[in-house]
Amino acid sequence: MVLSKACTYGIQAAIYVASRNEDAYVSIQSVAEKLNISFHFLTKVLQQLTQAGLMVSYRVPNGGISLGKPASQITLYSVIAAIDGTDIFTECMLGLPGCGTATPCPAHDHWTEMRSKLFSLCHKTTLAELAEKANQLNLRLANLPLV
Amino acid sequence: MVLSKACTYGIQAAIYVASRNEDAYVSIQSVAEKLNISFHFLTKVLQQLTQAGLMVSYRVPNGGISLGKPASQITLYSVIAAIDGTDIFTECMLGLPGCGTATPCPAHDHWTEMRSKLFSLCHKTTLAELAEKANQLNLRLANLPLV
DNA sequence: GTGATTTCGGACTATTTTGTCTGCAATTTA
DNA sequence: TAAATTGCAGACAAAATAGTCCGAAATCAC
Repeated sequence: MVLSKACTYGIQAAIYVASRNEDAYVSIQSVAEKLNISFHFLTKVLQQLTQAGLMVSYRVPNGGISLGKPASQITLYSVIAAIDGTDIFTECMLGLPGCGTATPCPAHDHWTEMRSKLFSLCHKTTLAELAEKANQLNLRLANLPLV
Repeated sequence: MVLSKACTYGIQAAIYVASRNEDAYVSIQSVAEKLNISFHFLTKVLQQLTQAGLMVSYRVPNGGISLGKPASQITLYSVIAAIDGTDIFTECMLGLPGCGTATPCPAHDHWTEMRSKLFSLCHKTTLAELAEKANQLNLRLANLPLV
C-alpha cells in the first residue's frame, strides 16, 4: 500500500470537511460515521492534521473540527506529509540507504521520474479541487462496499 | 513505503543474480551477505520467486538459485507481482473499496494516471536492463550505509 | 457553578509485517 | 553408504501498524 490507512482516512476526512462548504465545525464522530471509519482511530489521525495547522478544532458542544485555512490552500501533499511524512516522495524504490544521484541504484532513474510526477501531482492537487469533484456526481468517498 | 521490504529484497536479489551473467547457481547465503539482508528472511522471499517460476533452485552442495528464464524476459512487474501482489497497480489511492470508473473517488483520475505510468514502467523494465545498469559503474545494490 | 458535549492524551490490544531459529528433504561427493 | 551442503517448511519472536478504550481538559448552555 502506498499510503498508510491512517493517511487515507485523513485524506478522506479532509475532503469530506472541505466538501461541506461551510465554516461551521463538524464533530469527528459524524465524520467517522459518514466515512465508516473507527471514531477513535480517526480522532488520532485528525489530531495530526490539527497539529500541522491544516485543521482547527473546537472542544465544545456542537464543536468539532474545521479546515485551518481555505481548501484551495491545502494541498494533498501537505496532508500526506502531516500523516505519513515525506518518505514516499524521497525514498529509493529499492529502499537502499544513500541511493541518490551520486550513488544511484539500478532503478534510480526510472523511479526518480515517477516520484517527481507524484510530487508535482500532490502539490498541485488541493482539497478544493478534490472536494469539488466529490460534490459533483456524488463521488465515492466512504469506506463502504457497493453491495 | 510503496513496496514492502520483502519485495525490495526480492528485487535486489534478482538484480544481483542477473548481474552475474553466469548460468551457475549462487547460494542464497552468499546473496544475503553481498546485499546485507537477513539470510533466513531472504530465503523465504526467494521461495516466492521460485514458486512463481522466476527462479529455479538446486538443493545440493554448490547449488543455490538461478534465474528461471533469461533476464530479458523477467520484468520488474512480475517480480513485484510474485511478492507483493498486484494491488499497487490496481488499488484506489484512498483505499476505497469499489472505486473505479463507474464509482470513482475524488482522486481517481489523477491516481489512475500515476498507476498506469507505474504499470507500464514496471512492465517494460527487465532484469536484464537493471542488471546491466548495476554492472556499469558499480551501481549501488546493497543495504549498506555509505560511511 | 453544574452538566453536557466534544477533542486531547495516553495506555492498551490486535493484526500484520519483519526477522530468527530449528529440523527436514534433496542431492552430490567421497 | 555416509557425510556434507543446500533450499524448504513451519514454528516462533520482535517490531510496526491498526484499532480500542478511558479519563481527562475545554468550553458552552442553562
